[in-house]
Amino acid sequence: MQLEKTTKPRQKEGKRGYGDACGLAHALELIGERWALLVMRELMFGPRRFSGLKRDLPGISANVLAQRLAELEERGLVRRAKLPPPASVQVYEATEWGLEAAPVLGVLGKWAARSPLHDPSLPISHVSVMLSLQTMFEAELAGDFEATGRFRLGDVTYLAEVREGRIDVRRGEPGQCDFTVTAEPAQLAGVVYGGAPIDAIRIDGDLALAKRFVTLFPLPSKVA
Amino acid sequence: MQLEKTTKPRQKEGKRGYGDACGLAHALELIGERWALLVMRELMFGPRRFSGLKRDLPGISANVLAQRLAELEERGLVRRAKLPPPASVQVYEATEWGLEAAPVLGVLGKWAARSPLHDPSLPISHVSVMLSLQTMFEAELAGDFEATGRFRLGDVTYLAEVREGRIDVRRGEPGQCDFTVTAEPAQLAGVVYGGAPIDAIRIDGDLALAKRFVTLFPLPSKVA
DNA sequence: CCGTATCCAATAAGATACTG
DNA sequence: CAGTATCTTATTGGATACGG
Repeated sequence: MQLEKTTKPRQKEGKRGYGDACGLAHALELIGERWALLVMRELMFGPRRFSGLKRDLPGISANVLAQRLAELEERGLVRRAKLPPPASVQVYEATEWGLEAAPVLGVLGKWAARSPLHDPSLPISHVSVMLSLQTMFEAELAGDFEATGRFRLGDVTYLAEVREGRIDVRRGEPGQCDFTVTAEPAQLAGVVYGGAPIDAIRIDGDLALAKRFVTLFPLPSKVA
Repeated sequence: MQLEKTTKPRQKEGKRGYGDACGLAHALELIGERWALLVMRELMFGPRRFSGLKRDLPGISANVLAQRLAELEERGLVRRAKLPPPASVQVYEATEWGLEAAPVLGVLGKWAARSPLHDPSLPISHVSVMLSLQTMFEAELAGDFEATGRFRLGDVTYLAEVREGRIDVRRGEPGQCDFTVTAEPAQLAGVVYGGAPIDAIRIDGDLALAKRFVTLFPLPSKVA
């Protein structure tokens, strides 16, 4: 008799969902694919171009990035936009709801920080570092400390403002700031999280404030 | 000339990591594979057997479940244990660190609850429903309301205790309780989240407390 | 019954080349 | 630069079959 295995009926043709009403399962259908959350991470501080995303996501291939962006767009997490002239380039930006995924990134990252398998020597993007400042900031360590720092990481500038026990991190130039850090993302991470001496990064402005600033982001103890 | 494509050097042979020092990327390497977080979900209220996991994860195949459990075990999130005699069966349980992933599940689920694509008609496990109560509980709606409910979902019994603006959900029999709900997980979800009438589920004990109880878990508004 | 191991077909991911 | 096309490899799911 002939083999008919190729004609087997499949209950869910074409889709590979979890078939589970749990919100968690649905979340994984939205952003559970490989690279999806890292793409969202790169969009958290504002619109990005395709090539920038590709550069900062080490090892992603163009077709996978294009597919992820298309999926995230059709799910309502990402939107294509055109930057106003004279730039007029196409960019990808997170929608409102997409930006609401920020706590997800924070909780995941914070949880993983306790992992004994974590390798901090790998490359890291400027978005990752600045987002980690937002995530790992500890209000109790800050007390009533106040400072505004400017961070020149490669060709992107961020602004981090500590005030009233909160931190606000965003892209752009501050109107004024107490100090300016100029470094590669990995160097900054080394100083804040790796115990590297602060002169591993260039600091202009109020060095004392900067020294205090970098102590506000404690790493949790490793689990093993 | 001969094709030598199969001998291409691959920079990360055998592993498919993200090559990214970001904590988020590492989190995804730990629990980013398909099914991994859903397996963790099923372990959040205590040890489970292989067959129970397979039953409550709709559509997972035995080999994938076995592989996920093995990976989670070697990463320190899951541990094999043997239930004490007379049961003496092997179970899987979350480690301390694995249990610390609970907030991750909560944040993800809560975020996804705003999705317009969510289909609540799919099957749902008892763990999912009880975990969602923990997640979606709104302290402000509770005020100083106090109640202890027993939930018989299939062959598993849970206990949910609302007190001092907090909720505690766990497996087991309560010493005493105000009401007992007997239902399938989907029916309970329908009453709590779907606006189904409360008589869709069986309630013994204090009906008034139970009616109030099921109002403490508001769904966020859909995003589109 | 409790898993494990193995095979196979379908998909997703990765590498690379190429086009407007 | 911004993707698409194509091809290769890896992972997944489904169906058994197997050992305790």
